[in-house]
Amino acid sequence: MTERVVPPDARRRRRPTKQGVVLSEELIVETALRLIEEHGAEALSVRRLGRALGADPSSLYRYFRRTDDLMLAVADELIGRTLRAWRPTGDWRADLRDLGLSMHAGALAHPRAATLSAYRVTGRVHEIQAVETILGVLRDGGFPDAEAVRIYHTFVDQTLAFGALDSASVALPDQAREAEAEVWRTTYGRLPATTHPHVAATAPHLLESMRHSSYPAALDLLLEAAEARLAAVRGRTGG
Amino acid sequence: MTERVVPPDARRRRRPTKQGVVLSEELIVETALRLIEEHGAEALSVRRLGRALGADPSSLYRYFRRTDDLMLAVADELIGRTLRAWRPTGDWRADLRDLGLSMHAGALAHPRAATLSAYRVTGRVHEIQAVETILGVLRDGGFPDAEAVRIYHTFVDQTLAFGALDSASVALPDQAREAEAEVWRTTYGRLPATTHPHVAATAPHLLESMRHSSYPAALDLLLEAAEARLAAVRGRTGG
DNA sequence: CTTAACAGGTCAACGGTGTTGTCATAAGGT
DNA sequence: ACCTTATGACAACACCGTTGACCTGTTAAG
Repeated sequence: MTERVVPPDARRRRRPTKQGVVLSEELIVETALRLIEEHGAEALSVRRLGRALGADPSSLYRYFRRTDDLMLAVADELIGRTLRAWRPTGDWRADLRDLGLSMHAGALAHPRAATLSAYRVTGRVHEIQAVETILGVLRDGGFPDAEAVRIYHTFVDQTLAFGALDSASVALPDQAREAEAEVWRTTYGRLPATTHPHVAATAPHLLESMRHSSYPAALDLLLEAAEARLAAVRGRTGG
Repeated sequence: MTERVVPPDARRRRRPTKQGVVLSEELIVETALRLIEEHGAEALSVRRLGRALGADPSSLYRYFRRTDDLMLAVADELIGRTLRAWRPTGDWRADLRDLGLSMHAGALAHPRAATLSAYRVTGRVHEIQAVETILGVLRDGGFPDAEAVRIYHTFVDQTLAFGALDSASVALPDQAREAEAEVWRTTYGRLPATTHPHVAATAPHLLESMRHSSYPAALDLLLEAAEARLAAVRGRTGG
């Protein structure tokens, strides 16, 4: 039986498509990202990707067994790009804040990939590099191993979770997204104080707050609490 | 022009389908939830839902203009179910912790449905009730309006985001979930200290931590930081 | 009661989607 | 120069959401 997908190293024959394009895992991932960036997340389908590449859709299955695997590869490439653009300063709190915001922004830019990759472990090179980097920031910042791992875990999961959540909103059809804004304005903005006193009292704040992602706030709360714990640990060990 | 969707109150003629079922908004939502719980979120499509109901798929468009509207109705029903099981005590921190953990547990109990509802604003009764309730807990706890809204927003989003994230893991096919565990054990558990010193140094903690959800930790960090801010506010106003 | 209006169920079709079995051919090792 | 076979192409399958046209039972008015 011929294996459908051959690992990249084992690929020898580089047969061009009818339109003269030489396919590769890299080219496919790059083109997928370009498609997403140019025409939105919903523009990415196997068939469109094939068309954009100048290849039959079914050819892609020689490189990725399922669409899922393609998305994981896209996700890992995203992690890589985010990491490459990041410039650590040596201040753990500032560095983590910067990295978190970058990852979140990256997720929003590629909603479908973010949604898929949030709950998957790719085990690919860039992901591994990210784990090593973040753990390094925390341990170099003075966190003991157990605490460093705990903060790492919540930091990463929170970033991925918010990334996926906010991505999902972004990926909504325009019509639905406008409907949501309308709901906040008309429904929540007009609840009477008699039946819903708390919403009525805070309505202006509420409408303003709901226009943005709460990820930055969540990130700051996390970093604040982490710093408090670091101070506690240092106090105990007499640092 | 005949309106495609008639509001529930205006419905008079209850004509049964060919297979003898009398449709209604309620029946459709209930059946959708049943389908999701039994066969997963991806099993919910207009056509399958029609089949499960014993009706032509196009009939559903007499009740919901788009699939989206149906999803919102499903989401609100879920919020209602979760909220009904919660018992507040009057201590804001304990109550929020309890509510957060309940919502998270509820999400895990209905993984496929949770994934659907996490990122939508329904503007329906149960959701409104939830907003009012949580804001009440915070304001009664002493938070000024702006701060209450900020904490509310991060609390809700964090809970929904982690609920969706952890649900997605739970909903993975067994094969895929085992593969992920394998990646942690073999790939991350065996990285050499020469190339990945931080991962190698913390590997035991890492493998242990990754077995559980980080939501409780994230929630505690959030509540801790919130309490610190409340104390700061009270100090300023001389409470 | 009869009857006419029309809400609401049905049918068929459109243009999309992911995926797979089969075939053909050019690349590359021998 | 030949043979193997990797890899691209094709066609088909089973889905999907949505819509316009049609049909029919229910119901309210006369």
